[in-house]
Amino acid sequence: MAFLGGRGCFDGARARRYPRVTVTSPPVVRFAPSPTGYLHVGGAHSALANWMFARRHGGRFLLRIEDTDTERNRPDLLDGVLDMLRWLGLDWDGEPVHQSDCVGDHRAAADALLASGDAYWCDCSPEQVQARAKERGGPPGYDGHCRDRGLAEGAGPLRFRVPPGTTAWTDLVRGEVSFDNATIEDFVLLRSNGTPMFLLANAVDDAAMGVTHVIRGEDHVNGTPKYLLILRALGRTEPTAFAHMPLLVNESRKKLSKRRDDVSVASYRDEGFLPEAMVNYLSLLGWGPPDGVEVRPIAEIVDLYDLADVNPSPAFFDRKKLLHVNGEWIRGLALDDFLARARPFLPGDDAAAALAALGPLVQERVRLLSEVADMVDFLWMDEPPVDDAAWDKVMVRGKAAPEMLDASTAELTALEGWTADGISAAVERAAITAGFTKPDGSPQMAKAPAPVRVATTGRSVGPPLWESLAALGRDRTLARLAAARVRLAG
RNA sequence: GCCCCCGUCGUCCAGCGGCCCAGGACAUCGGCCUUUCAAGCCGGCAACGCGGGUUCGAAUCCCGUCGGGGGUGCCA
Repeated sequence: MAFLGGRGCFDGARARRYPRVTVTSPPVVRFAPSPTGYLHVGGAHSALANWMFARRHGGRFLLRIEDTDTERNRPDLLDGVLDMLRWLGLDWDGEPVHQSDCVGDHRAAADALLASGDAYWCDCSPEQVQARAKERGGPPGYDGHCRDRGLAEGAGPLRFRVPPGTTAWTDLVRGEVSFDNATIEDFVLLRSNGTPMFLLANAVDDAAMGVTHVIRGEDHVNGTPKYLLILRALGRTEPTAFAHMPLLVNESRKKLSKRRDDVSVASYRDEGFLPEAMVNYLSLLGWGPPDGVEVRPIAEIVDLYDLADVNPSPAFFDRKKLLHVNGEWIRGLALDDFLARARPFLPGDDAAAALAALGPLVQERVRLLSEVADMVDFLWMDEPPVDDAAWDKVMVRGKAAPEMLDASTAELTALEGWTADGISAAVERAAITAGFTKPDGSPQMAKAPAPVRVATTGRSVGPPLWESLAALGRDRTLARLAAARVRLAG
């Protein structure tokens, strides 16, 4: 059978949780997305596992586009997926294989199975199958009705004749998994219209592509015995290794769903998550580095990551921790790199210049690139928005706001030069004038600058004030202090 | 219903028979630092689902039980 190729190369060795994964010849793995237009974080998780495995063992990471039954083979939808893989840095080897180009192989495999007696034609409609199951009272599913009827190709589907016995494999992350074949119904290989079903196409394509290790989500465990049965019936003798990764779940421990969860990798990118952080965090779901150092380059993780160490239980996709990891990565960026990456999240050159003026001070205060704009908007906007809560708290209910604004205006007007240090000293003097003093007469700087900050930036939090005002300039600083004073009086 | 998988702090991991009255990280709480906010540092709270075994000794092995999830399409 020409379409069956590839070589097996899984060897168990060294007791660990399960045999540590060793590879004796270059492995071939694949990620098989459907062209849905977006990459799901769960998909990214298993794509990453495949990619890391290939890179770690010097193998090949292939892509196969499962586009057989999808509405249309729309290139734009595929691009959405490929773009995200590129963004994450998961580069694949060779050109992606389109499953739709392989239907000939699928048919050939079906023919072979029919010829060997491992498949047979059926003429039961789904309704009939269902009706009989209901009547039987037992489990739903096909009952083998047409097994021995010797039907010729007709209006019905081609079914696989599941043999008696058990089907088992040693899963790289789960250990021994076995199924009693009696619990597996005679599943459909070819639809009534002659098109191949996922299971057949999947198994045949993997064999044709020489896939040695199938690494995918746990939701595929149940399909594995069928996959194995098909390949065995087709005479493939090379063993395929399997690794079923833990599912990514939401707060209610349910598989992440497009409907109710944020699952699109693109949406995380658009929020300002760094691809390095994304991939770093994803690697931490189901696995942990032996030395406990969680935030680190993916290259290091590739060297440390072993499928035998993957925890098989479902993992909660924790946005809070992702944010933390992202913050670490942002702070670790070189300044120029940080500015460049933040640029797309800023509205224009003025904003970019504003960010550049306070670069490092902003960099260590954001966890998302999308947060930078709000931190420097007071620098490039003529009239930055005033946070009502901040105004109310500091200006209205806070103490001595008018006095502080007046004193600051006087000190800053008289200030020689316009530097952060000078501004700092000026505001300290203003604090004393305005009555913000500690028992020992020193200025109470924890509170005093608040009115100045709200007046000039519109917010109660932000980058350090002295540097902010230095960047703002004397004229604009004084103008805003005056405007705030007017608003306060009014 | 049937099949399969899973079960250590709220969460993600460590733990592979004694080093564990369980360790790290995130979150959370408190403190320090401090011009706000972050960052950083210090400290606190917090878990082996339950029941039986095996063993001198079990979070670690076995059985059961309970709980959770996944799969049960002529979708992929």
